[in-house]
Amino acid sequence: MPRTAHRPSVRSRLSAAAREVFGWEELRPAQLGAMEAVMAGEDTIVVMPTGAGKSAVYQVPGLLLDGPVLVVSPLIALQRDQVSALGRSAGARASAVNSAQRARENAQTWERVREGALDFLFVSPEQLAKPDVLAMVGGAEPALMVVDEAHCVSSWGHDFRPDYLALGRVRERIGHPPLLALTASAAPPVRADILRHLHMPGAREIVAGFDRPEIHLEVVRHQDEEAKHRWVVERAAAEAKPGIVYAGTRKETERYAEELSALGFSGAAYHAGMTGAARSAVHDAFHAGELDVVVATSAFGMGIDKTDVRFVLHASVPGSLDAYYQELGRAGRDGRPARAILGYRPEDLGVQRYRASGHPDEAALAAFMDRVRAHTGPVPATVLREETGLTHSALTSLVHLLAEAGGLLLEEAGIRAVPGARRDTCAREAVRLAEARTRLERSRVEMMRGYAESEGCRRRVLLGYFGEDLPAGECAGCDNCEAHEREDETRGPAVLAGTGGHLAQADESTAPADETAAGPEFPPGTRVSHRTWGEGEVMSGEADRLTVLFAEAGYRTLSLDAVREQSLLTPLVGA
DNA sequence: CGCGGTACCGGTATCGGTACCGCGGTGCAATACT
Repeated sequence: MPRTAHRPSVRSRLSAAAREVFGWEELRPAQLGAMEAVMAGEDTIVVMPTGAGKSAVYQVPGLLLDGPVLVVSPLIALQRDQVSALGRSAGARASAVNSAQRARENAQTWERVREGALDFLFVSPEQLAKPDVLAMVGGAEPALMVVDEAHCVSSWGHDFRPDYLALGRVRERIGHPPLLALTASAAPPVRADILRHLHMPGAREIVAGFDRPEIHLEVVRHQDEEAKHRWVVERAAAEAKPGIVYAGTRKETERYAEELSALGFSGAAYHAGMTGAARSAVHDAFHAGELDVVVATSAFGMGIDKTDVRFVLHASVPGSLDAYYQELGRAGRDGRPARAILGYRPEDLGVQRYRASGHPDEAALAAFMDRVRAHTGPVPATVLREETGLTHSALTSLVHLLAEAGGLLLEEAGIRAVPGARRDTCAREAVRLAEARTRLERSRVEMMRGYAESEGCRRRVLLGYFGEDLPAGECAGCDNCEAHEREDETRGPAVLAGTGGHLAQADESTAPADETAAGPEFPPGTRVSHRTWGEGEVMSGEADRLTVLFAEAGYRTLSLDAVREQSLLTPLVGA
């Protein structure tokens, strides 16, 4: 029984648990603030860069809360890491349930759940789609539900792992515990998407700074594919090791890995087409410091906990700055200098645009409704896949759109048409949803292009995308700022001679024009309204242009002259 | 959208150009086999 004579504050109880159980002497303000919100039962989304101690935000409260913490985790490997990390600290009892474990092991975990002998339970969203799992979790009356790597809701839920979109409903069915969403990279529209699908409107948002000053940013533009290919190999060979090369396709990862190996480096390819054993071998060797370079698709990433990665080199552009930031963030976690280098060909945006617009048309949606109706009961997705020949993600996307449009129901036994739903109305509504999504995704590709083609400070563009304003002259290192500095050195005033390290400060008056923020009337964060694009928020500005994120139209870049001359934007007050 | 691979063609070499087609990324869980 707790003694009530002296009741310490939540804050000091958190600090004590952090110290006594995990050995953490000090919690950062953002961590502590997030933990207090969690303890107060508030729905919270925490966006903190890699290495800032996100997991602690649920681990510490988990020890103090009255009931187990349910942690939804996207990868089994990640679950394993978290369980064993918690296992190393005495007072924390953690376990996972998944398909990689023996049935007996899972049964034992459920037994512990029933006995109330577990503080942390790790599962995938797919587990929570099963009624028996849901019942057992609900019976345990979790004190907190955590969605780790919450950007997966937005990036995977729509067309790859639809069970991510059901997590909001899951929460309601397990006794509506407070919800905590954690991620390292989520721009405002991604955060909005996460909050919408997790049914947590008005959640507390705790966003720590995105800047990773230890990572130098650089883009190298190429004309033709072959020249870019040679450059990638040479550059990867020349950089300090270890490093990661991200390629656009599986085939490319293997080519690059072979070529690097031929040059005498220890390199390995990594992609989802490899066997589990081969993937683990690469993963382990990289962590053990036995590999100079891993050449990977986007499959390589989450769960990589290697601190001394010195470079992340992209052989082709990712589809968004969210993805890019996520991937480059794997460099320099030890805080020592590292490099993020992007090999850019405008043509490479093609495949990303293709992926961004891979949404079905009205005829396809209507035909799909008919196909589902042709079955009397619920149809398993596998059957529909055979009948239509669609890929997994095309089918998932179709089903999800029609479900959201009110035409289909997702049941455990399969997919069923909503009785009485009008096929054409649903198809039209689904098209509207699909088009909105395509617009947003395409605008994200355009922002990626904006970063690659920017002549201003890259850090400013990157941080601006996430809604953070980097004051002029505070870039910790990017190719464009260095190029401007060099220009200034050659033509700059002689006064600068001898100022040594104070160059940046002395240089303020001659700073490149596009380093200064856009007109004072539209600082980042300003809510604005546009005649055709509706309401939006200013994300960042350069000297001559302004980037605005519109709720409906996605990211748009506007010429500041046009904005001023034609009064394109009206500031909204009180927002 | 852009690429790489393949088929085909012209007109006669085992090739060079062109046109067209298919493909491209993420993981869970459960099932069917050794």
